[in-house]
Amino acid sequence: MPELPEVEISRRGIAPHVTGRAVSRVIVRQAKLRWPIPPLEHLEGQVVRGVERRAKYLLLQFDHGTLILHLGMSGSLRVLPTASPPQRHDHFEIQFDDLVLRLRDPRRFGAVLWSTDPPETHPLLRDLGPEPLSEDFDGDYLYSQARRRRVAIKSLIMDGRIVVGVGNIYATEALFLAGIHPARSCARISRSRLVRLAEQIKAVLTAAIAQGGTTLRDFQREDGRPGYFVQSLQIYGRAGQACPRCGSSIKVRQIGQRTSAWCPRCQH
DNA sequence: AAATTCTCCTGAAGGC
DNA sequence: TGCCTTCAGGAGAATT
Repeated sequence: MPELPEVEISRRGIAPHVTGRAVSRVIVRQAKLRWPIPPLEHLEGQVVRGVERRAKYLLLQFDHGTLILHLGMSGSLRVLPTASPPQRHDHFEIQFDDLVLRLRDPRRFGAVLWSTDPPETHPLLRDLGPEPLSEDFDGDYLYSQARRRRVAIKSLIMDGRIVVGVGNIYATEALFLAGIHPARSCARISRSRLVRLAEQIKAVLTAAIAQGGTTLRDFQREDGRPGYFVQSLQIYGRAGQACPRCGSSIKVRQIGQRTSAWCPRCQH
């Protein structure tokens, strides 16, 4: 579930608690995430200089390198008192003098990596497209990318090389808001409609961040609260229900191996 | 059933 | 015809 809004909510939640603080201890309970968690004893005594985000990666900056975190499909970060007992699937934590930053990830698709090089040169981040909420991403850019590809528009906007952070939930919602069928070939959509799509991607991500993200099941904010944007979802997860705009029955099928819902009357 | 995305594989298509 | 590169799509990886 963590898409860009959930990762940004996590970043904003943990940054004030850990920035400027020195690590007292790092504990790895289960190193087998997507890739093995590397040895991190060298972090002890080091000060967190900042918490940044690139795509769905969280970047904890230290003087001698960057800790790269990814929440995968089911990960969440919490800030807790040091004495809090770990629970099932709490795989990794960074202890500070009076609190702990703890990663829980039942499905273990997340990642904890260390990079001494600038994070933007890391193989995982090197080939990523622009941030969707930046000025580098707009309708003209989307049009320039769409005209030279032959995939469904939904697959295009979920491709991190084109634009980062747009996962299944927000891609589904943005396409509904823009009135575009998710399976439409991306090269056969007008510039003006792609301008509208870029606008709606920005709008839905911004609204979701304002609501604390979307909690379907696993996602928690740093203090344990859920995100509330699930109440604002109009199409995602509503197959068979009435379209909120026209009342037609919402359809669903797989597009690019991902479940895709759309309104057959509002989206073309 | 499935929110993530890398890696590995196959096959098609384009450039020269 | 062949070689190389890019593009597209599928499977598998973990768990409740």
